[in-house]
Parts: sequence; C-alpha cells; structure tokens
Amino acid sequence: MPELPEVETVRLSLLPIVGLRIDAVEVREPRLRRRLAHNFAAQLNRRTFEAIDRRGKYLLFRLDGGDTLLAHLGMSGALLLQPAGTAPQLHDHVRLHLADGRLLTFNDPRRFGLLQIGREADFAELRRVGPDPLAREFTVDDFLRLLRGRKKPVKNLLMDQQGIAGIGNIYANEMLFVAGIRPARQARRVTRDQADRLYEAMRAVLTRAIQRGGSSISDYRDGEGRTGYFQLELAVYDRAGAPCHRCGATIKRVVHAGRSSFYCAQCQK
DNA sequence: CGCACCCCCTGCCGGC
DNA sequence: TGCCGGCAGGGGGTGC
Repeated sequence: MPELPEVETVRLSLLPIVGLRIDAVEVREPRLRRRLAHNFAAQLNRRTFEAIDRRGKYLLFRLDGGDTLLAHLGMSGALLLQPAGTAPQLHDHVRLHLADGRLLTFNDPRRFGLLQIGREADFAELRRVGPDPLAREFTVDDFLRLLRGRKKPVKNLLMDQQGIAGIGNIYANEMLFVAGIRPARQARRVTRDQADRLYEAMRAVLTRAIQRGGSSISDYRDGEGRTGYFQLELAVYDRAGAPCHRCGATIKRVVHAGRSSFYCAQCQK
C-alpha cells in the first residue's frame, strides 16, 4: 500500500510522539515479514522517542540510548496513534503504551510489514535502500547515471529500491504518464529529454502527493486515521478502460513481472 | 546482470 | 446465497 508519500504522511502525523516514553509494550502477534525477536518488547520498553526519520518506505524511530525502531508498512500496514483506553482491534500486532496514555499501534492484516529494533548500521534491509528521490543531493545527473545502459523497463528501474528509494507501483505509473514515457520502455532507450522530464515528474508527483496526504486506494490511513486525497488526482493508476484526461484515448493495462502497468498509448511513447 | 516465477498473508470483488 | 479464482500499494528468493 504505502509508497513514499504515504510513509512521509505517516511520519508527519506521528511527530507528536517525539519526547514521549514507552511505558509498556504489548506484542499480540510476532509473526510479521520476519518474526519479532524474543527481546523486542524488552528492548523497547521504557525508551523515549527522540526523532522520526524516513528512508524510502522505511520509518526510523530514534530512541534514547542510540537504538532505532525500524518500521515498514508492507502492503497493508498502518501505524496509528490512538487515545488512551482504545480496545485492540483485529490485526493489531504490536501496541506501544505511551507515557501520556495514548497508544502507538501497528496494525497489518497481511503481515508483510516489518518491525525491528537495533542499531541502524545493523539493519541489513537498509543496505538495499538507495537515495531519496526528493533529496537535494539526488540530481538529474544521478538519475541519468541510473538509466544509462540498463536494459530493464524504466518502470522496473523506478520501482527498484536500490536505485531510488520510495517509488512503488502507483507513483511509477503516474510519473511515467506525466513524463510521457511508456512503462515498458527500456531505461537505456529513454532520451535525454525524456529523462529530464521524468526527473521533474518524479519530484512533482511525489511532492504533490505528500501535500495531498498520500493516496487512499482502499484502506490507507495516516497516524491519526485520516485518509489521503491524491487518489482523486491519479491520471492512469487503476483507470484501465477509462478515458485519458489529456487526450481521451482509452487507458491500457498490461502486466509485467506480476505487476499491473497503466498508460495512455497516445500520450506515452 | 536481468527476468520470469515463486513465496509470504488477508481481504475484497466479480463471476458462476 | 456461497464458493472460487484473481487481484491488491510490499519485499525477497530461486533458477535459468
């Protein structure tokens, strides 16, 4: 579910927990993408949140003492800040009882999400996380280097977290539409002009989506339970058979590597 | 290296 | 009405 804009929206919505201590840790279901370590609760207990960072689709909760709580929402995960006394719901796997009485709850029906506590340098999954597409340091030249010589479809490259971190299926489709490039085009066949447009589209689409609070396709909510609104602005994602807003042609859907791509054959080359 | 497939898991939707 | 297959925003692994 959540891609960079949704994860960033969750991060912003959870900032009020910074400064709060965890008074109790309730593990109701340890079997996530990876099973929670046996000492997970003990390591979290009595720690204080000092900051919340994001890398790609990962959230990093900085704790006093130097440890980090790493969180990934998978396809269906949510982190919810709930009022004191909230009863556990179905698929509430971990509930952190905060010093002010509120709860920080990890809910994830499909259990593709991840929670892990430790030193950031020890997190193997972060070694596969590339630069953030919105970072000032990530230049158009970096982007061009990424495309150069690669035979795989440009959409796969956008979604490869090692090259650029945070883009998933929805936003890859959307930025390719904005840039006028077909998803299946080989990365090395993307012209200089197209690459410039894609770089700009990448930043524009992600920035706009964050401003709109992300896309709530089915069940996405931020930490306060609020939906996003960017789904109302999606040009191609999940619009197969519908008319292109730009030219009126019918939006197509094709499946590559098990994932659906949506595009307008008229507007995208 | 790239890719075509698998897997993990639950929920929902459409067709029969 | 109920059952079944397909599909879903994630990542990871294998074998070719």
